[in-house]
Amino acid sequence: MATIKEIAELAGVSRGTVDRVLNKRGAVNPKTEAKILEIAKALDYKPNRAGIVLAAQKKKFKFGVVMFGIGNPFFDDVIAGIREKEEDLQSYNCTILIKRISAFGVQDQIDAIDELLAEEINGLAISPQNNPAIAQKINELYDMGIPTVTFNTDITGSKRIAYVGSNYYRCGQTAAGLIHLMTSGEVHVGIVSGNSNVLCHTERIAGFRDSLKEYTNIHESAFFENDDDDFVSYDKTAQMLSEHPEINAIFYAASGAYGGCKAVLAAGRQDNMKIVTFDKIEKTVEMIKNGVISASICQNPRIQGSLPLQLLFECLTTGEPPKKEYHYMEAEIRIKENI
Amino acid sequence: MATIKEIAELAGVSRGTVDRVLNKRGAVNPKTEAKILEIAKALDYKPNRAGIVLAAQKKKFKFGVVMFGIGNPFFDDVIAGIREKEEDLQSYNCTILIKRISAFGVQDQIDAIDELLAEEINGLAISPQNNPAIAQKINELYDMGIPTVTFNTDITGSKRIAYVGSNYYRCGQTAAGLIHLMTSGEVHVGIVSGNSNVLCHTERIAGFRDSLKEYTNIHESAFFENDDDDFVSYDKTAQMLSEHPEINAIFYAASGAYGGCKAVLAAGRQDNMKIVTFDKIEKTVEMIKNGVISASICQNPRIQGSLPLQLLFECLTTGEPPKKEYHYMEAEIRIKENI
DNA sequence: TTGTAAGCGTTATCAT
DNA sequence: ATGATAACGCTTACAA
Repeated sequence: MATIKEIAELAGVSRGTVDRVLNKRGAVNPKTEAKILEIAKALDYKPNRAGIVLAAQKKKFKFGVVMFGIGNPFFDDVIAGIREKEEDLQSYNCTILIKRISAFGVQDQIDAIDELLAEEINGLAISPQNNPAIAQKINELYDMGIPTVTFNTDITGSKRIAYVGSNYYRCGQTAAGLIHLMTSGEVHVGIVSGNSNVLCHTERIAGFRDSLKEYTNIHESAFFENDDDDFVSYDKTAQMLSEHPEINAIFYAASGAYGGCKAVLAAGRQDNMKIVTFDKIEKTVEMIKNGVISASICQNPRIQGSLPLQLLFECLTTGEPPKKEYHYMEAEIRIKENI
Repeated sequence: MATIKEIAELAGVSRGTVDRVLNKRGAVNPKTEAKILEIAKALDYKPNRAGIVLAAQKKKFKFGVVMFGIGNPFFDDVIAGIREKEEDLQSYNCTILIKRISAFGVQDQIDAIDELLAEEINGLAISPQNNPAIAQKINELYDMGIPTVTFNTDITGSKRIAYVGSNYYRCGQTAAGLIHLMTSGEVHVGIVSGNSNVLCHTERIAGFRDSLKEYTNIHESAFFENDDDDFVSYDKTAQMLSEHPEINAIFYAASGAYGGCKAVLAAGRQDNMKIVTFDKIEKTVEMIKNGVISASICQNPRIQGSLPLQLLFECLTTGEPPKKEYHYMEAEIRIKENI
């Protein structure tokens, strides 16, 4: 494997000049530049990652993380992924600061970013509100040379360098496919969303509904929103079940599946009911193990926590943005036996 | 983050002495040793990975890979994972040599290992026959300081430092769970194996049968071996279907699912049949898309290719064996919508 | 038993 | 426009 030193010797110049050419810093005589590029190509030069990283860590990178979802156990697993990567990046002299905010307000997120900025972060990982003010903030950071990676949910119209998270539409389709496979004859499904303003819920439902078109025996009987709350979910599920005795499948596109399951059990409808949910939280595992929930579609929360930091690290050390913009998690189907 | 240099300064000794203590090379005065260890602990010293790797790559590591399965498309994806990691490790001055052998003979594997040894490899990744002669060979390498990682199938009684691959038993259980979810009433299932001597087939079937005990409505109607051959699989599936009109589910624990599906189609039995298979090969994808196969359980072939090399690299650079011995792939359930 | 110094490949500063 | 040199953190051969 060729090194800068070797190229320099072959070209009869110094390492500095080769570096200038290869990394486009400073001006170089066009003739020597051409010569160097030619040699580099001939030797199939690829920068040595260990060397780059070692040289880069004089800078002691500091990364900021902004996420909502205090009280949402899904995000605890995301945090676990962040901690894991934090441990890893420690040995490269990196530090990580986490701002976890409870409120869903846009201003709270902007304040959190500003606090991180005051700490002089070099990169940002954020699970953003899809809001123009936040997009603008991300663009400001970008212009300051601070890259941003979004995770879990994306934001439109910003210069974030990558997104790490679910393909919600495809997950919705997968849920429809599962209900198709698990049923026969006429199927009447109830769809439960959290909130119509939350993009990931609406995307899941869009995918679900689009896939249902292929399965003409499956009909949508009812739809409601539960505000991601188990108690609301219980009440509204109970109401739905009594109003719709024909329902034999439920699709929970948001949180609150546990409350819903309790209502199904209370109504004694569990034996003729196929329930599909999302994510692997404690209560969901319980309901899968006892057979009330048939399957849950998971989205790898740990990687959603760790990969954004890895991408930021690579971007800052190499100076290159990630090759892939969208890093989608697999739609992982979990049932009792592989949960 | 503390460095060896800092510790040396604080302890009033040279970097060499600190290195000797921290990496247990050479003798050191017990008093200074204690002092150094104390300081290292107080500063929570963790070696800098970039530094280690950079220093290690004077050695230009060479890794050997031995695998069977020429003509088995599953292993093409494993190769893809190997190539991916090869590209990655190139920038650390590593080389990779692949020996892919068609025969299943033990001697062929030993010959392949010897050829790699002649090339002076520093580490071995192998998908081994579970045979004492090969275990002994692996132990010989171990004693020469050459670590081995097994992948796809494991071997008993050897000093291989890690295994990367499926938990076949659990995958079999998952298949049983799927058939349970996709059916109702009385279920009569046919089980198809490849060869009774292949551990991964028998393990899958053991997991499947054990899980069936929980589902008393599911009964095993028939069992046969197809030698992993699509034509044998076609004929024997056809025979099974005609002898067992009650069969409404088939579990293919080995290759040959495509031939079997063709027989199901030829018999016109596809509408009342749930078929579960393994792996994602082209023919399987075709049969999932047209609805003949309901689900296939996949085992992440790319990671089975890349992770063993990564583990060898880390082991050789740090001098430490992997923290985890068993690296199990998830049992990934694939259906039409998430294939 | 301990210290010194060179080297891994890259980057950055300073001098020419 | 180009070269020389030090630095990142670790390993190792050699010297004391």
